[in-house]
Amino acid sequence: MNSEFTIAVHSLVYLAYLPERMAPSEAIAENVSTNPARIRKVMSCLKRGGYVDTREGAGGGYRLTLDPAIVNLADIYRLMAQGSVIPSWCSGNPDMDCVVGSNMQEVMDGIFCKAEKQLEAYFSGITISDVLGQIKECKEC
Amino acid sequence: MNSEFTIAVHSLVYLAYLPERMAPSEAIAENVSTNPARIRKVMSCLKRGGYVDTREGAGGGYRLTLDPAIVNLADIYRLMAQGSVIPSWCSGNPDMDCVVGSNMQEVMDGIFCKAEKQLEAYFSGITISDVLGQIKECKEC
DNA sequence: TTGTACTGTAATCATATCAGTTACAGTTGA
DNA sequence: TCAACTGTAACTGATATGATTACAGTACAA
Repeated sequence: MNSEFTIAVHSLVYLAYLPERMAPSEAIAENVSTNPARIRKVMSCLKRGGYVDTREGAGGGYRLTLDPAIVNLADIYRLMAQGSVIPSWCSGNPDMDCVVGSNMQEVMDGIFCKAEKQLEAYFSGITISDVLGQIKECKEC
Repeated sequence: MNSEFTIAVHSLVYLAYLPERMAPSEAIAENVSTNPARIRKVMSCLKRGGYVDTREGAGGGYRLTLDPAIVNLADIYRLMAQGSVIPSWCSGNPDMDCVVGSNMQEVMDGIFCKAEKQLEAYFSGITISDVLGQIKECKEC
């Protein structure tokens, strides 16, 4: 799995946690434990997806635009890490004589695509609010 | 996803397809479209898992030991690629003051572990025979 | 018993991907 | 107009991936 997915989720949860729902890349980077440039790259995607707004200039940063209760992890997964389940390497070769060697790519592709769908379905049941809720539960332990 | 998983599945399907259910690494490598050393490495794992036997010496190779109808992809996944869903990179830091930053690792870990379970559950519904069956269907198209 | 055909495994190399870092142009609000 | 931001690209080092080569060990067949 792509780590940018984790960063995106973490950033959104962090923004949802803040009273003003707004923070500059440096504050987010510190919370996520990475560098501001990486955060800005991830947030650019989230902005294109409509999940956050940006305000440049002093006192600016990234602001959550949507209700954390309606944004689910499948949305973020599709945006940041779609296809993570499917391996880049393909076995077999369609031009081969053997039935197995020539059709394996297609069959495995079908299997992995369904796996991907399953994963998305699972992620669609978890919202940013849910993640924040789980974090608050940790606090009490 | 680890490509060794794909190689393992392909190899088992190929063996199941052959009347003698046996082939040397070179024949498998050709069918999979990779080199024999890589096949031998994967087959070593499958041997340790009890899925294949080896016979060294002339006329030897790898032989399927189990009924392809009872070997499912979850077995192979656990053997070859367990943990593929979980990213190697972790966000946040448990020593942090912020509730979000300090607990994100644990929460995301829980989410990814469940995702992994889901994936295994999906794979457990597909056997080597099923894959071979799908390949034979391709033939007819 | 000897040679051949295999497995098992490690070493090496080239390439790709990943994450961190630095830099700088562009933008905006005080 | 200046300071604080974003957006993006270039560069670096680390790690992962897959191909290739090599060679010791093993078993079967002649």
